[in-house]
Amino acid sequence: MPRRKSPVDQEWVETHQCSITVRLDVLGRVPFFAGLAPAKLREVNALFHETGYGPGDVIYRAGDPAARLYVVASGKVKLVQHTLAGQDVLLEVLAPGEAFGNLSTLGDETYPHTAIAHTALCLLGIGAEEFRRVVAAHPPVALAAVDMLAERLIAAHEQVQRLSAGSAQQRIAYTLVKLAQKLGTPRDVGLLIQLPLSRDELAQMTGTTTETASRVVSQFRKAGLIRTGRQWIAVADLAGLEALA
Amino acid sequence: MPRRKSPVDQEWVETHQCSITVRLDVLGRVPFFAGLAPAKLREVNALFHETGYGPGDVIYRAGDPAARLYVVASGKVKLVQHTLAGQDVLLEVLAPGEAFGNLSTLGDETYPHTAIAHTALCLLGIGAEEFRRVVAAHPPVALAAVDMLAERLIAAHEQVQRLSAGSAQQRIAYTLVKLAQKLGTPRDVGLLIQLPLSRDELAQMTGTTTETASRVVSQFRKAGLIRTGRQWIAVADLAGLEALA
DNA sequence: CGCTGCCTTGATCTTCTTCAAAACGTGTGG
DNA sequence: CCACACGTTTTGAAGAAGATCAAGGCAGCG
Repeated sequence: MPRRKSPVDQEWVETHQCSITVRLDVLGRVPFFAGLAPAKLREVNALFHETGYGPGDVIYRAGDPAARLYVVASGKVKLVQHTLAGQDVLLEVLAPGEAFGNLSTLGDETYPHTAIAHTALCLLGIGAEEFRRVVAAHPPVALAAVDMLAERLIAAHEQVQRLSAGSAQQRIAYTLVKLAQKLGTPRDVGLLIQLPLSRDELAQMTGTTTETASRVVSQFRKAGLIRTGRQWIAVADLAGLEALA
Repeated sequence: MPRRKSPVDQEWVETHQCSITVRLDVLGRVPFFAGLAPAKLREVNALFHETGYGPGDVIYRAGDPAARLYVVASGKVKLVQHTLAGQDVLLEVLAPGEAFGNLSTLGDETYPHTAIAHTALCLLGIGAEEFRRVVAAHPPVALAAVDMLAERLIAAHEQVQRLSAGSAQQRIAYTLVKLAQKLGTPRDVGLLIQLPLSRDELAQMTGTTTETASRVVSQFRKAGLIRTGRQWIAVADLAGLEALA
């Protein structure tokens, strides 16, 4: 029996397969299809195919032809952009119900970033062409897609602002707050961020180096704002962190 | 008669009003409505109202209720985000045919950024509610909106990557290349960026200070990559700049 | 028990910001 | 047409924030 110390839950330890009931449940929760009648939903569901991935698996690479749209059924996905200098920038972490891949309805494009399974994972995929037909046939789906993209654009602009104008400390505090709000679950140690999160990845999210991330995290820990361990962080004082960000 | 030295064209010097012919012409060129039949286009056109602005005028402020969607008919708009520390971050510069404001189809939200007339300007506006109806009635419009947002999101992610991983020099070179490609017109001095562009604004676009922007611009000028003056920059060696970015 | 990554901490160095002041270009009013 | 006044641009020097280089410590896992 493997001894696990990390408080972060391990998702889908044994199986990466999604049962059919999970599929309908997930699709129903996706903002895209929330407004659809059950019959329509079952129809749309038939167009999706499911795929399992292990932690670290590459779903697609930047530059690959953008053939599909994906919806996260379970697990977490990270979208990464590689620089010529070899360092990685972590753009987004996606939780179940969120979509990524080719949302554009035009053809012949390539993915602008790389998608990697952050945890064990189950994805629902649909071809870009089929998705285009779904959107054309169901106007509410298009509206939902617009809303989702508009929200992501606002978040990206927020990130641009933080990177332009904030200190490393502020960016890390802000990122931890956002992660805790999105993925946090209450534990005795505080709001535990349900994600294997190394100092290196935190650095990639905030535009700094591993060393700086480590220093700032240590500082926050000493100030009692967070609890930390190997690959995990829990937020003990959310208001305190927000004040710094 | 005021003598003008800047090589940048002055748009709409006298009138900020758009004639009705210009309106149809502009709406027809907007990706949103490009696929619409002329009759439908005239119908949609009737829902828009036009407004003129002078340079520096505020179109809306961050936090205002997000009531409208705007399309640039003539002139340039800049989207700005203010920080608590008082500095501004310039998120995007929009040219004729581009849309901004509330693209979301949900109600009761607020603008996440401030929109300012960068030059004299003519805008076409439509209420969020009316726009929602247009989108619901014309699926191609929704598809176009998705495409536009997807493209802007990719650009924003690119910006995040540059801010996270690049030097000030690289970011400024990249920004100048992008501006030249988007707004450049061939002149004897090279590709002139059709935009009153101060060092300060360039700094706000690239996440640095006025002084650093000035130093880098001077360096590029001495290297023969660009020509500069007060409030304007022309790119003389696009390939050279791209190599730096 | 020891190996492999991850995390931490220190010292040094580079980049960029900050503060300050001078030079310049542009449009204005004489 | 010229000189003045304003905002922009430039340049210098000092300082801070963070990157880089280097080494040691610790936890998890076989």
